[in-house]
Amino acid sequence: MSTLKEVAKKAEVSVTTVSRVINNSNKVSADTRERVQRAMRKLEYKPSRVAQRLRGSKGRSKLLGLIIPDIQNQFYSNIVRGIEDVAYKNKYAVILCNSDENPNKERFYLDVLRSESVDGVILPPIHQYGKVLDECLIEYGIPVVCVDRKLARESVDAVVVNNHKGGYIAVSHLINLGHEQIAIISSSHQFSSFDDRQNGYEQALKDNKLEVNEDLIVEGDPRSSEQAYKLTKKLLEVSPRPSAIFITNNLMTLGALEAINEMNLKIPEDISIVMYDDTPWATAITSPLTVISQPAYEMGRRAAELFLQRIADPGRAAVQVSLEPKLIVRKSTSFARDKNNGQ
Amino acid sequence: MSTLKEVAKKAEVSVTTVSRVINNSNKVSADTRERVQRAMRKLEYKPSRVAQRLRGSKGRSKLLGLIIPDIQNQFYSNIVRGIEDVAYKNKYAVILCNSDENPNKERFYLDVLRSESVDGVILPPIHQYGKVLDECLIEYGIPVVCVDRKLARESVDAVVVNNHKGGYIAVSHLINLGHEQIAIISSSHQFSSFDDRQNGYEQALKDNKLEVNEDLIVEGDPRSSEQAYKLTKKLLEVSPRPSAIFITNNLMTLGALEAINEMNLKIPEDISIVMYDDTPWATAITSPLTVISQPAYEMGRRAAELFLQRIADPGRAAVQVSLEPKLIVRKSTSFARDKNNGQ
DNA sequence: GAAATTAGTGAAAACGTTTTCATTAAGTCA
DNA sequence: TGACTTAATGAAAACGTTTTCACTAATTTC
Repeated sequence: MSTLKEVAKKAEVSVTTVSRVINNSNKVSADTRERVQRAMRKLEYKPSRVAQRLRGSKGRSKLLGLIIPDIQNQFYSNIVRGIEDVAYKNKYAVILCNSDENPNKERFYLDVLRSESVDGVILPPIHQYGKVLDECLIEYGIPVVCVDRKLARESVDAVVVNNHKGGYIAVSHLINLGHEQIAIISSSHQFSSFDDRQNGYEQALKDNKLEVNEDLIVEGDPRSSEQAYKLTKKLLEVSPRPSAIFITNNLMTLGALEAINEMNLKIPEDISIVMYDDTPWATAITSPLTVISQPAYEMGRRAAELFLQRIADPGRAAVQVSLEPKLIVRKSTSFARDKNNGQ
Repeated sequence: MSTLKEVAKKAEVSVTTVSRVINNSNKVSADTRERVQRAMRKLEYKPSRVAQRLRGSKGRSKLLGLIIPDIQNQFYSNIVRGIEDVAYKNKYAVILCNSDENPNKERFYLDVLRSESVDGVILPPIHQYGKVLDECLIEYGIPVVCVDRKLARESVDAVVVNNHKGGYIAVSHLINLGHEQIAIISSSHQFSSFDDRQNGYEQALKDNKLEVNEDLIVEGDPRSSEQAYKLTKKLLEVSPRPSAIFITNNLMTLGALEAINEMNLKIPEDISIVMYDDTPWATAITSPLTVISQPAYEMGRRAAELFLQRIADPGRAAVQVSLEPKLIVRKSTSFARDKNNGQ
């Protein structure tokens, strides 16, 4: 692996000059530049990004840290892809980490990323009130962009979808179809996104003078379809049985579908379903799912762009981007049965 | 961010000594070690992985490169997850790159990864005969582990599933059900995996004295469900219409399903389907899919372990691990109609 | 009891860059 | 013409580690 020194020797200039042509500083004459470039080509020289990162100043190491809950979740892999595409266009490499919603893992990776001198970190923060981001990154001047979830304070860049609205339109759709017993499979309030979706759910009920029934609100680990399976079984035993379920992410929906199938309930005849997230398989199942579609790829793209802007202008004010979710009506939701016919 | 120097000062020892306790060299007395560790804790010292990588010797930088065709493909995200879990346990960070099956992108990322001084690279090589891996990595002594696909030569570690067998059992299953007009949606021969699956397909036909009909063999971009959609339409217009299709990956299957739905054909009554890959949604669709299941996560795990072994013993002979695919019969395959009743 | 080994430590070089500072030559100003 | 800027270049320091080498004191070996 050839080095700057070797190139300098071959081109008969100093390493400083070679460095200058690499970073195309203007302070170098046309013909020395030419000579140096020829030498670089001859030696197949590629600068060491490691050395560049060690010596170079903040924000130029072309390395981006990315911590997500689980790459196996289609929703997150879409976000990742959006980020990665922008990164590639700007010659950034991406370090990917899976947090599994585990704060210890998140902490570990935050430390690693700092230690790797990344130019910045994009992540859906696990705790909206936590201070781990400050301790590990912000105090050291490392830019952070939140994606999908945001922090309680607004001093950190974030791009999210309007989760409150997402929950609201999902449930409004069900209410418009005549449903009154609407259950929700939600998740911990520590996640801003689930918190917001659930608030949207409750708001829609209230706005339509429907009672918020605690029995119909369950919370599970968003990464566990098994747990969603159990929670769904529990929900379906509530009397009177809910006529619709709003499930707040795709993974939990898989578990819910399993439970519903197992109990031989028909979608949408016996029970209507709205899933949060659109997925490739949502249209391929028995009753194609009515979903709240989130622009996941777009969200990733925007987050990466926010990051680049932050690098370009570290002083700019934090911005909160909110994208719009969209209701896509398919076949998993239908009019509520007349209550008298209900079992 | 505190440095070695600061720790050394605080602990009143040389930087050398501090370095030694970090890398727990045994050559340091119990009480100086204690003193140094206390200083590190006080200063919240975290070594710079960048500096470590620059100075340190090969294979200790705890950084692993990973190039995959597309993280949005469930199959690959499973592999990635397997790799990442092993990496995490061993305190490795992972740089993730999407090649999009584009050799230029692959090349770019290989250069980046070398430039980042990764300890090694795991990837499904795009070309089984290419020499880009040699030029970018192997010549520089950077370990490579192939996953999912392998190189033509066996001098590089690889972990794959037995794709020939996968194709063979898929088609044998169809033949056993009485199918004779069996189509395949395959992909370019440059990919060892698709090549092998197709060979398995042809072998199964031959072993059962069935003719290999070129009209029933189509090849598409494995990343494009749209293309698979078109190819499927074409296949379904062949006369006599094939009674079964073997689709060699999950993404292409989505396109195929769309085409089949659009033509109002019933699975499995009108056409039987076997998909390569098991996916979370395979069981959730109208007729749960009969699939060839690949141990993707396991494959990732094994690849990462192979990598670690290579780091531990750079001299060991290359190994080729072959995992077994499994036929999972569900509802998308059934007995072929009597030919006389066929259209 | 002298020689050889070992344990414990530190100074300085090295890794491959970028940055700072200095220097020279050439051009500009008035 | 002399003072001043500008363009082009290089020497050396710096980044934060690990590694090599050297040194001292203590221990072991014969």
